[in-house]
Amino acid sequence: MDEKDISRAVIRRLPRYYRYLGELIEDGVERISSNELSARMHVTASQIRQDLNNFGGFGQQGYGYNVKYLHMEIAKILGLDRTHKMIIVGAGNLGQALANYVQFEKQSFKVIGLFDVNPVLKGLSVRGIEIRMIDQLESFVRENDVEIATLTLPKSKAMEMADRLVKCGIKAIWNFAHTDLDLTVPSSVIVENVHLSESLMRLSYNLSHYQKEHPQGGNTQ
Amino acid sequence: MDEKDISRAVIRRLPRYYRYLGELIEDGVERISSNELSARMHVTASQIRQDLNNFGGFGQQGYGYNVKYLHMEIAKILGLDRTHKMIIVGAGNLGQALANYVQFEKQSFKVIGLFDVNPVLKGLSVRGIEIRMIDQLESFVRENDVEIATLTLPKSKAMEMADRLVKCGIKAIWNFAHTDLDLTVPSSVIVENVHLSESLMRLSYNLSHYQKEHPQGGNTQ
DNA sequence: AAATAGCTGTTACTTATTTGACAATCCCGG
DNA sequence: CCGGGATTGTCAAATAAGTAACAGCTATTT
Repeated sequence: MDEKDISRAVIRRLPRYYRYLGELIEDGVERISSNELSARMHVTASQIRQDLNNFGGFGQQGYGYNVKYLHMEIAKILGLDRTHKMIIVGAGNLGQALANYVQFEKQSFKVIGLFDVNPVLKGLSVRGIEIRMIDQLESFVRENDVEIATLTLPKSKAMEMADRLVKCGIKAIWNFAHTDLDLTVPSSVIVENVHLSESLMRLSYNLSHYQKEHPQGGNTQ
Repeated sequence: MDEKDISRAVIRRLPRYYRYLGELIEDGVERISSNELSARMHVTASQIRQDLNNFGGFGQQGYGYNVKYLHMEIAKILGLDRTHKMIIVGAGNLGQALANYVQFEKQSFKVIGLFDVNPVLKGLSVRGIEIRMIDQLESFVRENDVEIATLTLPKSKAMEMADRLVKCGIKAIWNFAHTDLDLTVPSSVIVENVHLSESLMRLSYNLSHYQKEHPQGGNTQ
């Protein structure tokens, strides 16, 4: 089970499997075959089996997959079996929204700090998380072993902030700014860019081109 | 120039070309070759040329591409050359964040309404957009020819809301809820799902697996 | 306890995407 | 206004991703 060079496409799909399995657990379903799951998710059963087999044989012939077990195994693969300490830099609406959002990802991600440049926000709290001024960033990251930094600020500030974070040992950046930080940051630091405007433009494209003709597949991420 | 069956992969990349061209314009660059652009964007020149040629020959041998012209042409392809009327359903932090966010996408998208179930928000305004109660949804959509609805509410409500929107003629849904609306909505309605939690999980996966070994490509969307 | 139907893991095949190569074309300097 | 260097558009080759098929194992029924 060599987990190196798993294709990007497979990784893209894993979280989705994880979500559907979670829903099955909620519905009290104990076992499921690749065929049933394929019908629910609108993918081929073949793809499901092949995707999963990149990581090991989680199923059983003649039975299918045990939902809870598979859910747990995918959690491990995704690294959701431990808690990741996280800060959010940029405490505007989006930063605050994510602070709420991320919290309810069960135990896997924990927002332990919010940072902003705006002195008006100093001392305020969101969901019990105090908003700190940006000059405390470095010391906070070092003292609290912060793994992930979420950047919700304008492009110009984002690049500068990424530099500072890299220098004080951040492991990963979840970037919401309109720039590709993965091209400017050392490759040892994981970068996940979320370009919401690109998503909206894809929607716009589909609106102009696929209206009423092609069926279209949703989530083009 | 048959714009049918352009591959999904190409569409995914168009907004990124658009963004880089916008930056070039800001920097006062008038012309660019696929080679220079490929170096900036970290993709192959061949891919750039082939992607663009799906839609027509925008360049000139021996010269390259005129930045402003190409930018404009991609805008047309993406449907950014006209204004799309939009509402946001769910006026929480995320909804409000998007209200701000979308506005500065120049002229292409215009948020003309915000809706929520929470009576506390009634009458409040965000960026000059009044928050309306959800019972006015249908009449508002019909009377204002709303094209796009952004859903920033919990999964359970999102499906119900999608149904209502479809019934009153919405053309497209930008969905931030944890569910695949494209599987439940008629295929004539465009759905673009944004699953932020999946993005975060991919980050988590990379954190666990690619630390310090593989170079990794950022934006796996 | 044997037979049957169901289902996975895996291999082979098909389709899609990306990259490489180069002829045709066009700018630009002289 | 002509020649050299640059760069596109496009075709072909290589790589990657997705689908189908099936052998072999397991649960379940009789």
